[in-house]
Amino acid sequence: MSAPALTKNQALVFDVLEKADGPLSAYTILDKLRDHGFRAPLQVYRALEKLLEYGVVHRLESINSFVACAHPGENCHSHGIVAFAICESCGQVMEFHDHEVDHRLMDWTRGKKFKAEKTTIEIRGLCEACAA
Amino acid sequence: MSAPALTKNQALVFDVLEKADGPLSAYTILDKLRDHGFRAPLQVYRALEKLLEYGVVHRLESINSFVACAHPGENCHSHGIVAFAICESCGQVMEFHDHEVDHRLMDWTRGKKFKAEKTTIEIRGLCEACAA
DNA sequence: ATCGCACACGTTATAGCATAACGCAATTGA
DNA sequence: TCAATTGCGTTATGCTATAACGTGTGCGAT
Repeated sequence: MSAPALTKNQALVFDVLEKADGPLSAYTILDKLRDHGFRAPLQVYRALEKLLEYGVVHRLESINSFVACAHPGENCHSHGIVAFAICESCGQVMEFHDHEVDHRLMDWTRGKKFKAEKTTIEIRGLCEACAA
Repeated sequence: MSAPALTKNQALVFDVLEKADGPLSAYTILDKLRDHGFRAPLQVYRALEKLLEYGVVHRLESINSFVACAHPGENCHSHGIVAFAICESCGQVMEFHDHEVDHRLMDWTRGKKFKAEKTTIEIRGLCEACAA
């Protein structure tokens, strides 16, 4: 599932996300790409779908937004569960991984015979700078 | 922040959620309450806002739905972070708490001086029955 | 008492997020 | 060559959530 060469649209969307300093909504991405010929939401969503699949972009469920993976080049899917801390003031997102958390959640799912497909961990709050 | 007496609308919304055997979207709740005089989404969202505040209802960010707390009577806010396992086939939701996970996440936020306000943990997949 | 305030409520309108369904073009591999 | 796959563009639609305005009710302070 490592990323193949990106198509034009996928590259444009990824580029916008990578250059942004925070998560963007699909419609914000659309607006930023109108000059490049984007006209409809589906063009964005279709590109995002692939980028998510390739593991180079993450979706932040709690704010309906998307962010480029913090580990360019690596395959993020191999790092275990991805967790995010999202500053509700400045919008900055920190991405991290904690294997102990992974283990605890996996222990729970094993105990319940629950087949986990996709796990979301998102901490919303204030980053150090904004909490001051 | 324990729950005061619920207003009429809040009680109606809570009742629908409690009797449901899975999470419901705000609009599904609205449809179930049309016979009781509900006409507009805001009536549902305003009630939900209070019920979330009182800790008797949870919001599932990854599926834009709401579910009654699994601990009737208790104040769920005092149990630490709430985690959910959501079956994508039958819709059933299991709610659980893991203090070790809480600790690990709190350690991380402390290290980053991040002031956590609200943490989401949602595992989507297949429950034992549906995975068979 | 009545004024001001807080709160719940009702309504209309609108904003924001996401996908269905159709058709076309390019690529690939049997 | 033909069928299957994939990406793309467009239109339309559906789902989720909130803004803005006004009404009524209860309640404490003056």
